[in-house]
Amino acid sequence: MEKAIEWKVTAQDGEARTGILRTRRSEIETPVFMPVGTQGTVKGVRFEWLEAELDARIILGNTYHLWLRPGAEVIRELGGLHKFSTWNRSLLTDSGGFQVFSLADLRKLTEEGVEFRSHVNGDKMFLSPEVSMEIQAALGSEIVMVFDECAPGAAPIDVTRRSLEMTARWAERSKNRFDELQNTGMDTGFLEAENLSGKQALFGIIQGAGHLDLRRESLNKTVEIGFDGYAIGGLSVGEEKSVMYEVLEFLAPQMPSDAPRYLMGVGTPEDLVEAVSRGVDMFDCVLPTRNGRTGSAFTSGGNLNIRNAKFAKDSEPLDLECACSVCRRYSKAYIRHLYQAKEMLAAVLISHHNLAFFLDTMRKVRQAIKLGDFKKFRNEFLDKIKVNNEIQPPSARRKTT
RNA sequence: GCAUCGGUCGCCGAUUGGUAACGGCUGGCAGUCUGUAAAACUGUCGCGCAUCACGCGCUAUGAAAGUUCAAAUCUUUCCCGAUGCA
Repeated sequence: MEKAIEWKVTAQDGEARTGILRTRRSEIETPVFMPVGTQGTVKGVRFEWLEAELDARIILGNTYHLWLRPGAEVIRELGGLHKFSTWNRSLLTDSGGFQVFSLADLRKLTEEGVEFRSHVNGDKMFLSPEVSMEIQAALGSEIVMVFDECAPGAAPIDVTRRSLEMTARWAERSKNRFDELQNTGMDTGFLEAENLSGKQALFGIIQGAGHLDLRRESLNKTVEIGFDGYAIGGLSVGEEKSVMYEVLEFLAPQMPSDAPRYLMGVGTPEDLVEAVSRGVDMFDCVLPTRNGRTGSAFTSGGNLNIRNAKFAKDSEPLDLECACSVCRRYSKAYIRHLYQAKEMLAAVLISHHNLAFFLDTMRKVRQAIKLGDFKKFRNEFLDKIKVNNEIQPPSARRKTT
C-alpha cells in the first residue's frame, strides 16, 4: 500500500541524524523546526515571508482552536485549511490534546473524551479521539496527531500511568476513526503525489512524564498500534530541564529509527540542539513568535530583551551574525522605539527574526550532521549562547548597570 | 494694580494642627514565557541601604519666615496659575 509520507535518513552522526520527509505537499529536510500557527496563522508573520525568505516547509495548526473558531464546518466548506488560508505547503495539526492540559480549569475529563467550556464564549464542547480525527480530516493537514492526554510534567507515577494508559486507548480509537475517514474521502487535503497515497499521515504520541519505565511502556503500546511517525509528548510542561534531557536520552534511541521522531512543543535553541543530539527529528514551539511579540529576541549570543534601556541608542541589528531581512535593515534602537511606542511592527520584526534564527539554526544543525561535525557545532553553539544567558547573582547585576 | 480661589509623585486626587510615601491614571525600569485562553503576565518606581525573606534610615505637600511640644494644615511676605474687576 502506498504510504502517506516517505521518510529517509540521509546522514547520521552519533544519535543525531538528517533526513528527508516527503509529504503529499512538500519535501522537508530534518531535523526541522515547525513554526506554530495555532489559529491558521503564524502570529505576525505573513505566509509570503514564511515561504520566500524563511523557507518554512511545514507549520502547525490547532484542532481545538480552529474548531471553536471559525469552526470545522466553515473550513470544510471552504475546501480545507490549505485553501482557506492559502498555505500550500505542509501542515501538521495538533489534536487538541495539549488543550486538555493547558485549559485544565475549563474541562472535564472522562474515558469517552473531554468536555470543554469554550474559552471564547463558555459554550459546552465535547472533544474525543473520534471528533478530533473528524476535525483534522476537515482541516486536511498532512500530519494528524492522535488525541492524547498530556499529564503535568511533575505528575506522580500513578497519575501518569492512568494518563498514559488512557492515551493508549485513545490512540487506538484515533487510528480506527482516522482510517475510516481516510477510506471515505473525508480528508479535504487529498492530493495525488508520486509514490505517495495522497492521504493524511497519523502520528502517535508517547507520554509518561519523567518516569522512564512508563515512557518505555507508552512507547511499546504506541508502536504496537503502529503509526507513520512517533511524537514525544508531555515534556516542557513544568518538569525540570534535566528530566527532559534524561527522558530524551533514554527514549529517542529506542523509538523506531525508520520513522520521524517529533518532540512536541520544544523548545529553546539550546533544547533543539540538545534534542537533535539525542536523536529527535522534528520540533515545534511557540517561543519564537510569542517571545517575539513580547519583546524578547533569540540570537547567536543568547537572548535579549529589546525593552532594555541599554538598547536605546544601539544602532546594531538584533544579531550581527543573522542574515535575515530584519537584521539586514533595522537597528535595535529602532525596534526598541517601535516596541516602546506600542507599534505592532515591533512584534512583527522580532517574530520574523526569531523564526529566521530558529530555522537557520536547524539548517546549520543539518549541515554539521552531514559533515560529521555535529559534536563540535553543538559545543560551540551552546557556549556562545551561554555568554548572555548566564544568570548573574543579583548583586553583580545591580552593580553593572 | 485690586479681589477671590488655588499650588501635595509625571498627571489627578486623599491627607485640613497629631507618624503625609495612601489611591487612581500615565509612563519608566526589569523579569517571565517551551504541542499559544498570551501584541500577555509579574515585580518595581521619592532618595539611600539591605534583599532568601521580613525590612532599616533619610527627605518631601510652590519658597521663605513665624506661631506651636507638634505645621501640608494656622499667620505673614514672596513666587506661580485660574477667574473677575479696573
